Amino acid sequence: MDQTHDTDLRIEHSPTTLRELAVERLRNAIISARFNGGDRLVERTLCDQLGVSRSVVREAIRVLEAEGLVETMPRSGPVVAALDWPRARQIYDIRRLLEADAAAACARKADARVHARLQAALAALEVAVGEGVASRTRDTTTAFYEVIFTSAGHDIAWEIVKRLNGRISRLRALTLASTNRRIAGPVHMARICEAICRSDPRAAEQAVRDHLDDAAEIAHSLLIETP
Amino acid sequence: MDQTHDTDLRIEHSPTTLRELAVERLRNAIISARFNGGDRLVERTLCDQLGVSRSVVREAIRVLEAEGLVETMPRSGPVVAALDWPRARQIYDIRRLLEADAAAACARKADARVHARLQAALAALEVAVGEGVASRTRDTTTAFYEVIFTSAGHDIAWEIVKRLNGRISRLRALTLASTNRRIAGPVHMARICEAICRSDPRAAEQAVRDHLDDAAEIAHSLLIETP
DNA sequence: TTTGGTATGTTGGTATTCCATAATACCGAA
DNA sequence: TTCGGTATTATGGAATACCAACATACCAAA
Repeated sequence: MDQTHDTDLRIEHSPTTLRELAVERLRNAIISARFNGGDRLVERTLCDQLGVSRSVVREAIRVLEAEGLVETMPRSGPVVAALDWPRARQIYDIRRLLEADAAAACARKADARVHARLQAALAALEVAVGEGVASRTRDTTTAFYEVIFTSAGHDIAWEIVKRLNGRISRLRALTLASTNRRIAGPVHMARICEAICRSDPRAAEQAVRDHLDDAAEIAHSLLIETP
Repeated sequence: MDQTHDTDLRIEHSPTTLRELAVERLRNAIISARFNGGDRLVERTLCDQLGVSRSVVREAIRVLEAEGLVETMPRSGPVVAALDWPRARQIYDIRRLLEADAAAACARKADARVHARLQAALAALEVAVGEGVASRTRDTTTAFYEVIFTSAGHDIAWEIVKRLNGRISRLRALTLASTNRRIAGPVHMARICEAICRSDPRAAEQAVRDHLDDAAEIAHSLLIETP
């Protein structure tokens, strides 16, 4: 409410180019496991399903390709990227580095306003977990982390983490659904939130690491039997 | 030469689609500062310059957009992304995390073969620096890091770092050209290489951090006067 | 100088067409 | 029956032409 004076009355330019919509739809379809790893993405079929032209579909596929959700083999067209444990493991390792760093930075520089936002995000998350709707849980979890990253000034790291999350989101859907996770998840988040509000970077870092170790272990047990 | 048996006899599918060529050309044009930050990228003009159709150009732009090299405002078209110090700083911070981790992992698990490859890469880098050709220096530096990341099994982190490097490559061109850098760079690399060959993860980590602190400082001095 | 309107350029998006190739089906001869 | 070759189809890669919406610059009038 301070330096946003000019943007306040700015007309909300519908950020919805058709292509972005298509990207979003496709991304959700992959994340929600409606498409499975290895599935082919036939352009002309997607045109019908999405009701858009082929150029839009193709550009959307390029975007998803760059996000790592889709892989295109030279002559055989795009397929949904498969996820094995070695890759998932790497993703969790990278998240651990970036998120721990962001949480520490956040704990160091957050003020009361940030604390409030964080607690609000945590409350929303707990409600969503209570409801038991996977997509809501995912979104509120994302929102919680978004507060941490952006308030720490780690915009670019947040972009990266968002992208990585897309790639392991099918796992997340499963891990978030697992019963012990539904309890452990919010507890970990609460620890993170509390450490940040206490301005204790080391504790925040450690809480993030514990949380991710936990998530990675569940993912591991899920992936090790179904390669 | 161990688990690559099946890929060895695989036919090398020429990966040269027109679009990939276009992406490469445009990326190089941006990296080599032939296009400057804020420059508009008019589709039809690029069609003429590249000698390809609009669909190719547009898909190429989507890829570069996802790489963070260009930004597209809804109705006003793509522009070359500008780089300011806050962003560059974030990029260096992330690289510090990922590269230090990779170097440590590499030092932990590298065998004699990796050591040899690393030393070869270092030698090539020293030659390139001696020649003083910016692009050669860039490529050999990249090759050096590639050995570290891939031998550590950090493929995904390497993808991320490559992308980040694209975004700060214009700076790199300048930092690599600066005279004290031409001496300090290889010295740092040699320290990294030596620590890895000594299987000393902590030292490798520290050498990487020193190297990046140095690079970041040069970038800082370059960016602080020309926002 | 400000206001209002106009002209032009550019993007977002669509439709249509052609070509090259991979995969598949098919078919005849040994 | 099996092998080797051929026809067909499905699909991606690419080019082109077209339109509507919007942005920008410019120009004219008050």
